[in-house]
Amino acid sequence: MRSAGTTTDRPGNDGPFRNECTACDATVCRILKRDGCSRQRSLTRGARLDGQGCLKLWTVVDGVTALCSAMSDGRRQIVCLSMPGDTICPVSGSDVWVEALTPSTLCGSDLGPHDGPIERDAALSAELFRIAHRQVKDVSAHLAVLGRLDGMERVCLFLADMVWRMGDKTAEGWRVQLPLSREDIADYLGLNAETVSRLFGRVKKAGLATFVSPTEYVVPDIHALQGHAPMLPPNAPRQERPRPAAERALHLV
Amino acid sequence: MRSAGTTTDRPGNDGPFRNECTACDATVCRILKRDGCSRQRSLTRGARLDGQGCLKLWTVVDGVTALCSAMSDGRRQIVCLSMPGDTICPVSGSDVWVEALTPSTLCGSDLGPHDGPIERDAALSAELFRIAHRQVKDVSAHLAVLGRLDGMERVCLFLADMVWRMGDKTAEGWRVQLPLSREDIADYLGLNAETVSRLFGRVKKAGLATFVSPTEYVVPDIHALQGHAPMLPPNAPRQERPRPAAERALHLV
DNA sequence: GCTGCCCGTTGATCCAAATCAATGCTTAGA
DNA sequence: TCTAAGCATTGATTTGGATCAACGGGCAGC
Repeated sequence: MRSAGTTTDRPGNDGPFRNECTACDATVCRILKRDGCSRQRSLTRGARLDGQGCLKLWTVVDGVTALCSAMSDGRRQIVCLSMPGDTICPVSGSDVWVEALTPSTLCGSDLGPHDGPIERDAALSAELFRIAHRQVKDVSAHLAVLGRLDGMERVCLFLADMVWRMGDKTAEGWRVQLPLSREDIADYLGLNAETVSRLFGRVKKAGLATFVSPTEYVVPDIHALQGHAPMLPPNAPRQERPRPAAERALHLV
Repeated sequence: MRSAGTTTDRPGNDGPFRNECTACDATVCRILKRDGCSRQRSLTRGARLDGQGCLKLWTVVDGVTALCSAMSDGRRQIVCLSMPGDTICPVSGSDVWVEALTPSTLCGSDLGPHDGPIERDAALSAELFRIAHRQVKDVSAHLAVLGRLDGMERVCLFLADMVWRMGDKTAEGWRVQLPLSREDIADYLGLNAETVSRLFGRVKKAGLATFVSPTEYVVPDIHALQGHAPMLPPNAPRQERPRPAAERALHLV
């Protein structure tokens, strides 16, 4: 198992909720900063933030993090991946934590007591609802992947989704630098590391992607890759169909 | 495939949001009723409510419903099960719907436009956040089940969880009337119907439960059943550990 | 430079669950 | 009453992914 990593507050932080985060411009952070209750954290690879204490939301400023869950016998499952700009709504409990997959910086937001900002401030709680609702959507989609797709479908969907999230357009196609190890990918996709490696081999052999290195690949035809899964990658741009104005305004879709 | 079922508004309902639901006392419903925007629906087994239109929340008044998701080739995955009192926060889209697994009654809540109640009313949006956050928790736990547990573990966890949700205490143990077919259970657990049937046979042979009929079983020792899975059933009563008052007040755990 | 560790890959084998198929039970309807 | 449809069970067989094992490359630390 990988070594544990470290977590450090930014210099000058002498206690919780004292120093405000300046790098993050997430809506929830902007709202909370009016009350001075956001702070920044740096994590080395493998470091964890558990759900205990009062901090309940984390916004990724830099790096890639995972919301993880563990069984009593040590099996790990990655619930979702979060990238800069994403706000994570973790569930507290000793078997759930936020883990840095690369060196990361996060901005922690304290929701405060029940009769505090969350209940008084409609803009804040509306934003919290949007964040949680978005996460329901993402986790539900991933649940369907784990419940119903086979290995090849999972891997193709994953590689395509990473293209939409972090791909760079080049002359040969979309280029992606994978921020996860094979074991991380396996824990995300409900497979094991050897199987992921073998499936990447099949993807390569099928001409769906070329691997510049174990962690960098190029996708010549994103639609061919997507075509190997029976659903669209969650982060693929949807072709907008007309829908009610109320729905659009709520950002619920 | 099972026949489709029907959906009917209650007598006297001549349009959306006209007749108020009187049977439901969910918090979100009580809040919304101040604006007169809740209504009741009856569904026969198999009937669906899709995520289109303005209705965004459903509270189960009676029956058992499932939040379902489908692949382009017809594979189905049940994301979560909802029972009376549960409020579902579905994601709109043609590949996601709410389906009645038994004849059901639901109370639909319209969140209204962005500048409507949701943004003005802090109590409403705080309640919406609580509902969505609860659902993140439930779906995340189920995701870990699909990603990391084998068939026997999934089935034991499921049977134990049903005990906590709908079991009746009797002299011989906990008695449960299953509201789902083998196929429904399979679609919930990421298995197929034959495998579920075989695993129920193993549960029976191991003395963990006795089957009065295909849909009714008795669990003599709930802890023995739970012991076959590496995590607690999501609905098992947790032994409360002391935690910060703010956290307790927020109902986030 | 050497050594050891971590990581990724590949091979051999095993096993759990899917698939294909047949049968019986229950219930609804002609 | 007879028939047909849906559901659950059970058996035979296949297969996808896990497991166990070996090997090689890159890199940090001595």
